[in-house]
Amino acid sequence: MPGNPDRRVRRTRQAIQRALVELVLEKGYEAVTVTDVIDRADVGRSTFYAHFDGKQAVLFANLSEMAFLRPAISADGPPFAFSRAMFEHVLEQRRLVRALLGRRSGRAVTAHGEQVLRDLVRDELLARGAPASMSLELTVTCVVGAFMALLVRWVDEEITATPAELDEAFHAAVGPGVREMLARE
Amino acid sequence: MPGNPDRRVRRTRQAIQRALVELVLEKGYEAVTVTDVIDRADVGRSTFYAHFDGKQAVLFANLSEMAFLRPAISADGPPFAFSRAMFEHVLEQRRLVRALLGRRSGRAVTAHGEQVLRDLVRDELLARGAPASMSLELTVTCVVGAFMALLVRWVDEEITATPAELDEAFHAAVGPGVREMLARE
DNA sequence: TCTCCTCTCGAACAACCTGTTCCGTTATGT
DNA sequence: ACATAACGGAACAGGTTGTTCGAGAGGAGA
Repeated sequence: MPGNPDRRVRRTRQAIQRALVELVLEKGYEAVTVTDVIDRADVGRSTFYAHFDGKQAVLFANLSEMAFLRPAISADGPPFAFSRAMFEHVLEQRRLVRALLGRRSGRAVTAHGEQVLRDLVRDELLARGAPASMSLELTVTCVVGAFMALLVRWVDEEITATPAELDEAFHAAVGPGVREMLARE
Repeated sequence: MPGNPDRRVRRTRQAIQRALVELVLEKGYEAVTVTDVIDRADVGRSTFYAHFDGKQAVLFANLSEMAFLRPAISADGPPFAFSRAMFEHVLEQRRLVRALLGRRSGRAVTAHGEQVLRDLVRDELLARGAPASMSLELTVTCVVGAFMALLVRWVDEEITATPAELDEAFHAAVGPGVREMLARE
């Protein structure tokens, strides 16, 4: 009996989550309806709502299982080393990331992504000796804002660049400012 | 006969646009429906669709009449001088900006705002001697991303700060990087 | 003023979506 | 085998969008 819940529950939940990802890839998050999902998953409507509150709940259940957006932080080495790996990873998963973060996505999704990134960046700056303060939070917001803006425009193909170029631009833009801030301590 | 179109047309369009702003202030852009708007504007449904394609069209008609988000650029003086004035202005118009750009807003609205800002920032960097290139576009994206991230979190009250503090954080984060880029030429 | 033309109203409509309820049927775990 | 829990499926109320139609009101110009 692997996994506590009933096998039917596991199957149903998996079918629904799988269907959502497929549909998001095809139409973009915003355009997918609950009806689409239950048709694709071949699941009763009542069954769907017995497991999830709605589209967004399914998405979040999926996101928490996607580990590649939680890289480890490091206090030594160059700052924000996560970015290069993340751009590379996004290149592989381009279709999915585009569907989730791109123009046709919803606000909640990018907000979730920004939240995760902010925690990451804040932890790294703290580990490098920055004092916890409002000013730090503002800096974190700027760094994450710059990163996400690059990422979103990239997956939307508004800009064409390699992961290396993106990474370089990102570090060139916010790196000096962050280094100055850290040096002021 | 001021203004070419029929007086009825002027009245109708104005009533609709006014109603949208009111409702956006009350409920946030996303939550406002066309039905809400025509009820508030006291206008027939068919009349509404005779003038606008939908909610978003009304919004854009409004946005193009809001001039305060088009400050002049300057090639001398400190870079990105627009930011301070803009933070100040947003403070006055906080409710409206929040409704338009905040958590409960739609993607299209912020995308529109980012577009305007990108043109502004790009022009300023070009005026300061940066060569037009893909690398410039990446930098512009970072700068605007950082600015918008601050703005959005601020109007959403996720961060508390004065316009001066926001402005300082913004310049501290992206200023050094931009100066280095300009110096490299 | 008077006429013509445009705009507006209001209701009704089809089509779609969400979330809930009900109950008979089926699959599981023990 | 059997009690329990999950599933299916249809139907439902309530809400949304965008379109259509004809009748009536309003403006602009002569």
